[in-house]
Amino acid sequence: MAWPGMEKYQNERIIIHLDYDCFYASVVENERPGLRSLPLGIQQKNILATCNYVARAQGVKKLQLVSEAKKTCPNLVIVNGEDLSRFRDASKKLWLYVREFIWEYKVERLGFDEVFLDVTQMIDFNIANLNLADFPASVLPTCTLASNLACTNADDDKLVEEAADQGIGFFRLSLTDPKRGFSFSWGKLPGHTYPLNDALDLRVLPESDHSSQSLEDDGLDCKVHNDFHQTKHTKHRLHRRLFLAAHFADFLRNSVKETYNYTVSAGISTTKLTAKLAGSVNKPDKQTLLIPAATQSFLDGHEIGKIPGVGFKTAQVLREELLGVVQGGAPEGSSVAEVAFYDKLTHPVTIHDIRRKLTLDRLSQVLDSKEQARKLYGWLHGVDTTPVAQTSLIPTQISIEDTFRSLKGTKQAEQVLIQLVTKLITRMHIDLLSPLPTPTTSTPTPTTSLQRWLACPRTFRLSLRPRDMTGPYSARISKSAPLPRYVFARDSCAEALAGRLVRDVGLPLLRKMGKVGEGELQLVNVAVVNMEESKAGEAVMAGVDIEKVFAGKKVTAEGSRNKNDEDMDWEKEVREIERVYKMLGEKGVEGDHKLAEEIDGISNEEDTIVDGQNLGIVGVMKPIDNQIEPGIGEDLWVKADDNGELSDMDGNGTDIVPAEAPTLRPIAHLRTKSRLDFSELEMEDEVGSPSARGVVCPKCGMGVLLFALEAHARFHEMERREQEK
DNA sequence: ATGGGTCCT
DNA sequence: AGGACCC
Repeated sequence: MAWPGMEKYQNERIIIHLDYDCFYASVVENERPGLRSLPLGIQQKNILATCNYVARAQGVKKLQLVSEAKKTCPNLVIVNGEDLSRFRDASKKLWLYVREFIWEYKVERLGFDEVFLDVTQMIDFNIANLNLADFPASVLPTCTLASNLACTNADDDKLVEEAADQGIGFFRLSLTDPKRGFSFSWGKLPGHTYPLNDALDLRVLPESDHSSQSLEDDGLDCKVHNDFHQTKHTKHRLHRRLFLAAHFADFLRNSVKETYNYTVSAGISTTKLTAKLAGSVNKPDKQTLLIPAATQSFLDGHEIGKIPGVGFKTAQVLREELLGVVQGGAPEGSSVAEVAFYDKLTHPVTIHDIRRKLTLDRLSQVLDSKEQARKLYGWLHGVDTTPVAQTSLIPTQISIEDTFRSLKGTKQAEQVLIQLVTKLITRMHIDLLSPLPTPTTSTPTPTTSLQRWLACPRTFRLSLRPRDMTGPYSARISKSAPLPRYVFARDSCAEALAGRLVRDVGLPLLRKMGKVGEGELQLVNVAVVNMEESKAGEAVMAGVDIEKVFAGKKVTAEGSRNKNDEDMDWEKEVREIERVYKMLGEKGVEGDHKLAEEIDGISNEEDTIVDGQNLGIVGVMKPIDNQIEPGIGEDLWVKADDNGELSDMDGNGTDIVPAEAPTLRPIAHLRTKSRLDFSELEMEDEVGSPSARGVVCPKCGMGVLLFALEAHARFHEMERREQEK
């Protein structure tokens, strides 16, 4: 073997790839089973993101223009799928379900509809534990392939052979509980194989196609598949393991189908690469086991860009390296992307072509890094050591975006930002808060129990795509800023927090992007990134009761003291902010006015308003140079004591809170009223400093920030209707 | 294209 | 901050 440990990766891992069939369509069908028998398309803007198989049978394609799809299939049922919430929820539900079966949670999510499973340990445990006593009396295997896979003549295969003769096997799902598992038939290999079962005789499988070049010193050995099968023993052992894996995949697919009503396609092989490619051979609701000896010829038939990891750019570079710069049929003046598209159609290049004609050295020259070349060279030969990563319960980013024909002007952008950020905050609650304790009859849950933040994103990011930017992928411009802490106030409404975040961070970032920010926009994306996992997050990951962590019980062995302390500080901080918010909220607008009066030197009721309950409490500040009292229309920061009494920060009315620390304090936000009267306030330029834009409602005299005008109007409308009754 | 995601540089 | 990749 060419490198230490390669044999292990090549020969010992067993990987299953699952792919939920036309996932978005299936989610909608499960919500509305009546749609199952109808042609169904999921629309995002002008295109169909996907469609069900009924629609495909009528000629509808994925990513087709809606207008075209309607032409080919006039009775197509179309459901809008621009909001991904339901798909994300379903995806997470299925992932968590599958995850529980897999030892060490070796389950990696790819997008919403795919998972990789490393089932090596589960398979090897079951191979080692096949026990004659577990099996009932005999049914002889009837399937040639299965008996080939299952039975061998190798010395230590006696147990397996005998077990196989019994016909029924039991696959254990638990290391400790021998009763947990499922039965399977030794006589039948579930699903499909590549190559086809009928054509398959493992004893006379052709040798892999060797390339003529020397591979001895490459660090790789393309003969690995053959070398591996040199001995009958190892060959049959691998086949038996894959055979078991096929049964396990079948079990998982059936379980998902029975439990949640989703059909799943699966690939079974020894690497992520081959498992995934194998899975797409037979779809939907089917599975495919790639027979190891056929790996090279299987790969050889694929176009180069079909390798996961070889994207648009790399594929084009390789195509050009092989064929020279071609312009197969692309019209004059086509973009690079268009040329690539035509090249792909007119000059398909397969793995076989690349493998035969490009050496590792050549690849190294043409690709970005030696590492990339090495990886690709491995992939061409079926070598893929990429481990299955455990996907964390906590996402590394949360982002929301929307696209437009053309979006112009700061006003429009602000509206869009508020919409997007409102959704973003809602998603933070769904994805980053601990699940509510499940109420049980035995242990009644305390009403005081609060959801905890499992992770805290430190950064807010705004990304834009200007109208006439080109490029196949991103073509985005982005700017980031620290995410203020007040967005973690759990009982404030998302809309209120969104208004603040847009005002304090979103709009300043937009302005910071200069001309792009003010020009025509095609896409606006907001995201929170830089997740910092909390103690609670780790506990949840480890399956520990998080209340114990915070009760000070010892959970982890060592080295976690600092982290724990930081978490407690973080918890305290957020709770302080929430306490003040709630206090002011409970007292309502009237109370707010009264509270305002209590503050020395500010104003009377006429002059001062407080951002009250419906709008939440503003969590930003504006320091005023050497000014003791806030000016008209300015912000003042106050603190609350344990009784809910407000005072300015140092108790003598002279305190100016430093700009760096505002969100760390228990604060309320007051703003003098006079200048607000139907006139807009000026906006500040610096990120993080407030820019208030609001009007005073003529009905109730309350200060209303622009973003909340609509909601405020609805509030009065509701009041009016109540009175009419 | 759409509305998301990942990791690397 | 952007780029490449994935669905």
